[in-house]
Amino acid sequence: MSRKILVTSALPYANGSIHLGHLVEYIQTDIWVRFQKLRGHQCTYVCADDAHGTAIMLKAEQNGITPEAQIANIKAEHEKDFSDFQIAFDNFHSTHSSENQELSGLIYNRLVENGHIATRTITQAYDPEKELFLADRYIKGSCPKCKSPDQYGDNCEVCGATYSPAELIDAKSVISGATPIQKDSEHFFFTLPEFSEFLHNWTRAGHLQSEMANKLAEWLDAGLQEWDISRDAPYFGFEIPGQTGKYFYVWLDAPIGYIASFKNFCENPDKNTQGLNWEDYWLEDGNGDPNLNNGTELYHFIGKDIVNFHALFWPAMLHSAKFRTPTAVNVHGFLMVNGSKMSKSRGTFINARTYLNHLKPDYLRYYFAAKLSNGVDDLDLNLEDFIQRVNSDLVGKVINIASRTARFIQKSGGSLGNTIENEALWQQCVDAGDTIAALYEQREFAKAMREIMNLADAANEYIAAKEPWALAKVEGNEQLVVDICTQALNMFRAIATYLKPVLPVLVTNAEAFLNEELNWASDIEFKTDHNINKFKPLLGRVEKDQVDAIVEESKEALNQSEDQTDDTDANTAAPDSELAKEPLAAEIDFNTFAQTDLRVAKIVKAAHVEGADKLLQLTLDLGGETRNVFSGIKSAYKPEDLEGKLTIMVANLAPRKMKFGLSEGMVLAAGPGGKEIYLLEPHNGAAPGMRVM
RNA sequence: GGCUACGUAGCUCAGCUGGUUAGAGCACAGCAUUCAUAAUGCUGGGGUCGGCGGUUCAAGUCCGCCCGUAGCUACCA
Repeated sequence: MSRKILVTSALPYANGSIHLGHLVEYIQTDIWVRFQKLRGHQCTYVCADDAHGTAIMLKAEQNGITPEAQIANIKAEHEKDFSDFQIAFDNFHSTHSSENQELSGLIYNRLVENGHIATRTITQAYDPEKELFLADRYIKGSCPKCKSPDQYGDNCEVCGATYSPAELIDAKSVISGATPIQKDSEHFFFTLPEFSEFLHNWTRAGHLQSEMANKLAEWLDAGLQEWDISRDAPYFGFEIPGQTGKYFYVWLDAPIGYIASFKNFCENPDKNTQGLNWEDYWLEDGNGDPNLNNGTELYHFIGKDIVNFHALFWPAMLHSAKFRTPTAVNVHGFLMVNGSKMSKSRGTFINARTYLNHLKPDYLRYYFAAKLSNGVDDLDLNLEDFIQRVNSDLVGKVINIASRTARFIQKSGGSLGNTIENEALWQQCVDAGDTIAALYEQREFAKAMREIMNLADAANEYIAAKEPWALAKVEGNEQLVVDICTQALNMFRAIATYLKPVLPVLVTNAEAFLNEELNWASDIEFKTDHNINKFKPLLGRVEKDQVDAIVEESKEALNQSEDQTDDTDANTAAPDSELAKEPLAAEIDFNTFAQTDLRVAKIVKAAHVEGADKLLQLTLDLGGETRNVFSGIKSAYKPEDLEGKLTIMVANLAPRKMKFGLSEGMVLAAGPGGKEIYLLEPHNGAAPGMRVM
């Protein structure tokens, strides 16, 4: 029975390039969609660029173009990247579209009618120069508690204090450098708490992986807050119907972009839509089974960072507006490279285009497939493992089956034989199809790949045992050799069919060789008396040089680009060049600097502090005077490693009373914290008490 | 600090509701083979399943604590 399925991937933000982190999701989704189509289901895959928000407005301004031009450029780039990675969207649209504006208005109006929109005046930081309300992350200043400079508007990364942006000392707008003022504004809120019970049930009704349901239970147990869905002008987005100068927050219209993209597809006369009607998939049919609304299924694939938007706000909105809720929200983990977060400085923050400059998409598609489960664990792209795995599985095992038998068929005229040499072995291949299909359906791609590789192993074992090359040397064995190779090539056909969702390019080449289109709508049939074409290598091996080149190019790209943090981006590791994380402070003159008295100090004693998690107590010798300093470096240093060493301290810092005593100065160290704290140490010859200038 | 996960052979990972000597692939070693893109087949070495306690006839598998990693989130559970 043919199913009617609509599938989405998270919308990439129209502010930066697609990278390998994004691709985990698009490849995962694409494989699932291709699988459904191959099995004969009516499956539609839509996506769009997420085009709204302050970040895009600012980016456009920075590039000296309109936001519309900005998002058009990025959309073209995204579409090319996806297409080259064989991500086969049926439609790729934009949230900045007429359909989306119309649908956002429709849904919003229904929320209003149902009494689910509240208005409230809030006070917010405002950039008077730029005439712009400032989100917390666009404000920086010194922490009101510990005085650490360059802290964002919501909390201090140094001491962990939380505060409102108004409390920051010497706050500055990150955008203009102006001092923010406080300004009132009326905002619109979605009354999420009214959906607590609905969401409590919904998150436990099988629409989510259990880990995610647990995660969301935190929000639910904490008590949901009303969700601020409006932003003041200037903002790049949709103006709220009936209001002036009020815009929908980007996350309000972003998921509606799923509907908009699908509607745009259904109503496009140039596309083969097979009579699809967007309302069947989205409007509640009133039959009480939201999983099978009008006989249609709806799946969202997303990263774990945006699960609250998709599994709390989104179903609540849909529910209120009398739209259907998703059949399932499928959540995946983040991409790690070589065991760590993607890093620009290590060259492991790899853009899609950089990869494509050196390698074909099939390798990465296979590697991701070989590691993806239906869980939310992070996925590690180990570059060594990548090379070995792909070469061994695809070239060594799978393609090798065809490569080592095709020639014998060619020699005997190019046609497959007409008998099944080993019925039991063939049946094993056919039966495995059901198992593999079930695994694809459950998104257990890694397990599916293992099953498929088991078949490839069986085929190679079979060939090795039969030794057709030896038989071929003896008169009278011609038919047997053809039968053996026919068996092997049929196994290759089955394997290629099972791999078709993962490896579109490779399997297209294999189809050309096999002279047929591989189909998996039902059990695979044994092919006999069929002409095949001359075998040509279907896929080259991955060379280490190519992978090295990708890493090198990614390092170079670091120097040219400086991406801003995304607003709604699905699956990223943060950009992490040191300067990006910690931009340079405002310029100061010499006198200002000279007020800071830095001295060489000898650590005569270092000790743990009873009851403190992060602090070490240091006794510093300044060449005559000793100081007691508490320093938050316990996570990185052992006391015994410090004693006797020289370091640099701020000697004229006002003493500070701490929970454990008085701290008379501070030692200088670099790094983000945790294990990564690096204490400064002068070169040999420096003596305690010397001034540092 | 809290929460949610995770920590199994050199690497990447399986191990469902606890049950005989803990598995796979890659890597490594030896042998075989030469049809094949230095591919394939056979054999083998290698793990006190993060640590410490506990429950049980029996624990990688359940419970507690600790250590480490990731993400989320905060003086509020």
